[in-house]
Amino acid sequence: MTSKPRVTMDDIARLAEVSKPTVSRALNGSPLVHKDTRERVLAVANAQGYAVNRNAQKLRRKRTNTIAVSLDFRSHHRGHISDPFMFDLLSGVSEALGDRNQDLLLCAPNHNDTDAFRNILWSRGADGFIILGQGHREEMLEEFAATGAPLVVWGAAADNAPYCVVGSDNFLGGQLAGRYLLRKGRRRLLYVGDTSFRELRLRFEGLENVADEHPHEVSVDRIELHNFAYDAAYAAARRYLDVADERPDGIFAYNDTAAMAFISALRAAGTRVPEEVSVVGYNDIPTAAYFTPSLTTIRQDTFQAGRALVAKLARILDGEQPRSAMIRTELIERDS
Amino acid sequence: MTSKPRVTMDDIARLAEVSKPTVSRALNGSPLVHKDTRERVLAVANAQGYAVNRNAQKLRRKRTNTIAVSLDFRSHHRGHISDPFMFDLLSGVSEALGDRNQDLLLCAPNHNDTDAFRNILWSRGADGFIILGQGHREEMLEEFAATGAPLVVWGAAADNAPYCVVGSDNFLGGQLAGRYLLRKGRRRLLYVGDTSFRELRLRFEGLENVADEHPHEVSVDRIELHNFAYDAAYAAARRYLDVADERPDGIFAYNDTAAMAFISALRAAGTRVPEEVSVVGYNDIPTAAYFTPSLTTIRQDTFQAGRALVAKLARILDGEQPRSAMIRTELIERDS
DNA sequence: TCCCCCTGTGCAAACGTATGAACGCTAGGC
DNA sequence: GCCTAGCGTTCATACGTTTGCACAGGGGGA
Repeated sequence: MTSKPRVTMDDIARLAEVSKPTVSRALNGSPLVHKDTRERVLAVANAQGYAVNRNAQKLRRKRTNTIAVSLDFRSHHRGHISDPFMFDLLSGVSEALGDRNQDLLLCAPNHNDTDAFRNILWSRGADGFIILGQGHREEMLEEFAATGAPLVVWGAAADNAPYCVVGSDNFLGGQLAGRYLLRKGRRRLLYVGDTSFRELRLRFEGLENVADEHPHEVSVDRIELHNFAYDAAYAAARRYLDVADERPDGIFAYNDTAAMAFISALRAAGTRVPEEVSVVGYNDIPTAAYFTPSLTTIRQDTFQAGRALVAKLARILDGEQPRSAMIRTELIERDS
Repeated sequence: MTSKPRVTMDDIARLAEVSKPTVSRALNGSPLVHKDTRERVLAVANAQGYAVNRNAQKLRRKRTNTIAVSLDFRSHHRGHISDPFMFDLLSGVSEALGDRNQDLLLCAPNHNDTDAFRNILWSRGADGFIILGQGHREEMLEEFAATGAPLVVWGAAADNAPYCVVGSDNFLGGQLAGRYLLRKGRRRLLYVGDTSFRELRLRFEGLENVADEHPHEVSVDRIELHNFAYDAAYAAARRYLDVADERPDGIFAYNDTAAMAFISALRAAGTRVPEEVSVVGYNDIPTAAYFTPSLTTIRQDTFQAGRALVAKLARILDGEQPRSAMIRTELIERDS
């Protein structure tokens, strides 16, 4: 199907009896064109249903007004994201970009090498990158950032991270969880999560930090979990509970999904929650409040996160070097 | 920050000692260029890290190789999607587009009028549209389709829908749920959902259809629910249970989130599930299997759905008029 | 009167690619 | 030796904008 020729700037110019550049300036609100002229041009453009050709525009301007957002679907099984948090984040970013009239190019890179990313930039597919989730791509991201690519990452900032990071205060999150558990009288703590991600390791370290304040009373164990899916967390929980010689009485999970899975496993093993064990999750996903028991968790402000990511990237594109930032992080105390 | 000039086709041509058109054809795999020439060109291009300027390409071919995907974040509160299903769907579409080397432009239209959509097409931002969720935009979509816009919609097909629809067999889904409830000995059925969406109304009609086979034994009531959020469903459930003179013993909810909310409300009201009431959800979201009790639900194959949407749209762009299609729909029987 | 400045407009080139048409060359048939 | 055909390449142009520069006209100061 060959598409019909659309109305172009030439047509508008002819109908408004001005030249092409004047049309361009009028549409872009240049102060150079006379008020009357501008109005005439706009009237004609509206009447003709004119829409500027973005590709010609991007070609000429060398700017795309488009931000590429990378979401690693692959780290989740069979393309299913089991943790809704990432999508909340995407939603926030989408909204923030919309407010700035920026387009959102959604990328789910097949190969986790720099090439795919670099290509998008070099081929002028987008002006910059928002990377949702560092995953295990830290070294790749550093390499990418080293090429001078404008990018912002959702995750946890390394001390010397060569790129701008926005994330929740994971260490504080861990502390909040730890203090809550201690307040509930819990002494044998367990962290459930993947400490190979910096972002998640910090949550563990926050928990550990609180426990260290009571060196002889409080112990901290941990389970490594390398899969975000509910199933995996449930299976790991069953395995752990079967083997553990001394069961934990306070659990801090790196996300709500894992927390809920653990609670289910505990109950299946005959343990009462929250009577015998307290559990804290992370993210405050929508279902957390309605799980039985309702889930105590650490909330990150997704909306603010999206705005922050977009704002930082905008500043980078303006040539600044904004500092990494932390998002408000708070404990939501519920029944678990 | 003015961006540095990148290596262009001219450079490659000069270095490979051929003309620009030959470079173009070599890169695009045209059979016109000699094997040796092609190899030389490719070698040079690789060595220089050349990446074609997509905007020039799109301008010249009048094709963008980009599909716009519309996701209505607005119909959910504060930008939070509470039902993970839509995002699973997005993930499926993303993957399918990736396989075809198509770019994905994510749109969250502010105004639900045709203009925003039309503008994307006319300004050559994308070749076609995938609309995830009809919502209440049916008349708008019809209007949009009437302009000849290439679009595919996830939802439910109207008899005379002027556009191609891919969706689950909602009527069958309702029937499956109904038969399950009857098999469990339930007789006072309740549908929980928003029947103002065609897609969701069909689920109700499927349930009703099964009930009608036993006119004097089985009753069907329904609650209108106009909000996808868990909170809203929970509140509606409490309200209903307070007022109802005769409580239902079989519930079919239009999505898993609402089903879980209803179960929570039932329990809070002292009703045992599944002993006294059976509940069926829809979508089989990841947490459904691990809810307590694990949720009986209707599963739609998200992966297949994504592929189908993309494939249909591709055919439309080739000038064909593919028929609407139904996705495999099955009952997943669990404890609830 | 001349000169300069200011406002608003037009001219022409550039952005980087794709493609129809023309062309040069070699091989083969008569 | 001429014509035709086919292969591989180049020429020239088009895609639809934006923008540096030149320029027309009018007003004001010297």
